[in-house]
Amino acid sequence: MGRPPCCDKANVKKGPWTPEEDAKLLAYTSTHGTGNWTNVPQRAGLKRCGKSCRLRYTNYLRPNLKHENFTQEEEDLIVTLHAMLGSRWSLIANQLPGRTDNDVKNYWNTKLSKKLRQRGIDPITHRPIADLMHSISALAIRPPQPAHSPSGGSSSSYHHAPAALPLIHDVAYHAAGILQPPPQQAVIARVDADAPASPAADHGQQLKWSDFLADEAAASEGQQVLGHQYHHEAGGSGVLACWSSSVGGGRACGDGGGGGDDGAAAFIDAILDCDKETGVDQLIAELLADPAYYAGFSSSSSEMGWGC
DNA sequence: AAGGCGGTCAACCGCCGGGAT
DNA sequence: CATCCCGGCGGTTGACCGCCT
Repeated sequence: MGRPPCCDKANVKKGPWTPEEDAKLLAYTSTHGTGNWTNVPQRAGLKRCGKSCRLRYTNYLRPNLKHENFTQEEEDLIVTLHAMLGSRWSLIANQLPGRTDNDVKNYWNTKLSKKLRQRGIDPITHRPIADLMHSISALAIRPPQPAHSPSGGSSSSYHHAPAALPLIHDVAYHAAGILQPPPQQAVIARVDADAPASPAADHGQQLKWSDFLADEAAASEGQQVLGHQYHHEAGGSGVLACWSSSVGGGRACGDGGGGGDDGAAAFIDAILDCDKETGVDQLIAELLADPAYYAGFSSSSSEMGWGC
């Protein structure tokens, strides 16, 4: 027995919203706020599903939304965050004031992913397509590797890519002279709710997204839990100092959202602050703009001692 | 001028997590 | 503890628009 529908679909209007409907919804939300969306259509006099009202409000009618084109800075930030977070559009949108997850998702799907492909980089893995093809062909002639899953399965939609194919972020951090090269590399590359978020995964001590959320309160008290974890794994570096100051310093989180969003925002803020303080954000921008990164990646990565 | 085509974006769908009961 | 229900999320769809032939 499935979940009952949230509204009577037979009596619910679908499709584009009319100005009259917008006006009704705005009038209602401005006086009553946005509490129970299920009741909003009825109370606002709309023949819409509550879900549709919520979507219309959050994506279009909500105050302080930006409707103009994305700036270069926003574009760079989306690419950087996507490289770290994958398609967690709501988290990415949280870092872009006035933008919705739908905005970011559409912009990525229609513009940014194509732009990356044109530059020869795979928009999913953020790795040069040439190297991916190389990896695929290598896999084709090798017996399958045993699954590397220390914690026994994960719902992650991301994959731990071969160490020889560093993410943009990896390259930038390494180029900044912050980190040691693999296999002991300690980079902030990609996080997931379940999957290990750091190379610490290979050493039995895993940093998880949920850990960050759980540790947030402790971190704000100056315990610098995350900093300790990273310090433990990487033996101290600029990154760690940055993590300690950003995370452990109890800085303000995001734009005032509540609950888990604070943890998410703090997590991303910490990464971005770290990037800024270390100049990695600039390096990422330069890498993205540099054709040599895409064309000659193999040689440059081998120069860095990562080998392929 | 008109039809085809691709790009854009608003909106929908289904799933999931978590709070309430 | 189990179930219900709501809000949120990401993937996908389809209408609309402008450009090209």
